[in-house]
Amino acid sequence: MTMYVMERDYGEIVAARLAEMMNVTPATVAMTLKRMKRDKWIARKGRKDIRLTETGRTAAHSVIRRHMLTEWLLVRIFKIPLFETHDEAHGIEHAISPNLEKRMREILGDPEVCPHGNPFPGHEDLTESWISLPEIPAGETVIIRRIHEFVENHHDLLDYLGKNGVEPGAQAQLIEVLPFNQTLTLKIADKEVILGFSAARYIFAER
Amino acid sequence: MTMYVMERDYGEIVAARLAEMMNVTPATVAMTLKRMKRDKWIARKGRKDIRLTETGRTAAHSVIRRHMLTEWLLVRIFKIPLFETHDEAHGIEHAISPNLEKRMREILGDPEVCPHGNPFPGHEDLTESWISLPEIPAGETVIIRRIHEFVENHHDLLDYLGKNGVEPGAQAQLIEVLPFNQTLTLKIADKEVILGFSAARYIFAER
DNA sequence: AACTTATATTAGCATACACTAACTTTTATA
DNA sequence: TATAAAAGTTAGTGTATGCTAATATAAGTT
Repeated sequence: MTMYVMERDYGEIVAARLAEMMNVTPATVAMTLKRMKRDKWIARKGRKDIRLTETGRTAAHSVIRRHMLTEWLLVRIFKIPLFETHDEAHGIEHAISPNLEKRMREILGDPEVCPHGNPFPGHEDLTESWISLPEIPAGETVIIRRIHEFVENHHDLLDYLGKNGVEPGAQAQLIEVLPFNQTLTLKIADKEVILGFSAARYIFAER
Repeated sequence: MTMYVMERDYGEIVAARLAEMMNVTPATVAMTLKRMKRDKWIARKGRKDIRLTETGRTAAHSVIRRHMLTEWLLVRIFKIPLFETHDEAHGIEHAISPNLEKRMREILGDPEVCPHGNPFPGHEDLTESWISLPEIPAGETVIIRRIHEFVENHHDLLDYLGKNGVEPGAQAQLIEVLPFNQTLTLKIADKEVILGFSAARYIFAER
């Protein structure tokens, strides 16, 4: 799953990044990649150029769909706070059968983005027009649309975003953008929030 | 979980039974029990007398509650057929946080028995008056109340029960009870079903 | 009591998945 | 280009789970 997102939005898969994101050592990643290659989930030419095989990509899509459907389940049925759903869904997604996935899609209304606004595999086009916050000129009023997968692992940040109302659907005004300081200021529901670029880069809005 | 049910309804825990029910070899069970003892989930005097510790029992209760809540989720929200829920719930139950469990209980109405009629830990009294089918005299009309955990692993049997409407809530008339043949005949919704005692023993009804 | 069957354990092996430590190979930069 | 930094690999360990095969211990039956 991490590999899929990485390939989608990064263009390439870098083992060292995987290690960081998954909180394991590079050695562990190396061994795991070896197994994955053996089992034909990935292919690679040299030591770089890791690519998902068709099989691997299909499997990744499947896991991601289940993850996102589970997030919707948690948000819609169980009213779990948006920024807790990622972690809660993490374990559940692997235990969902194809049959159950189908039922979930039916009951949850066949969504095309997850509750954080990330696209279901095959619906990437929906999110293309959304712009990452640092690229938006100061003064504009926008609607937050997406909190990228890359930040879903950063618990502190998610907390901060949650407490300050930075979530899909929120209307936000860009008060200030300070590239030299790598920060920007948003106003959401009359409250001002300061975001560093490193985080803001992964938050997208619609103008 | 299997150990909990076994202790509850069998009185003792026999490693060989565990091995059968969980489809692993006795050797695997022995090693696992050794680890569980080391980690204080169970205690045992000699090679027999396996008992759950308080810690172990608490953990078992927790897993069982999550399993049953998940079954209700599948039945109520996703309309998964009753006899498929056990398997589907199997993996999911282990990925549910205490917090989510609480929400599930709230949303699903704090049930006291699972969809198959087995009691939540602490509510065993509810099921005490229900009688296993072979003990009911021929001629009586009863309401099916419970399909015991012990049969939830037997896929063929569950299928058979499902196809013939043998499920909690169904009204059934005992047409015939043949102890010498170890079979009995039920009439449910004008259809007759023959059950062997080995299965019927684990189906309970209210007179 | 002797024999058989059921139960339980040990030993030896394999795989997945983690880690640390010690390299090697790239890549980037002074 | 030489050196430093980043990325990747290998080797050696350890634990959880599985397995088979051999053995030991109980329990039941003749």
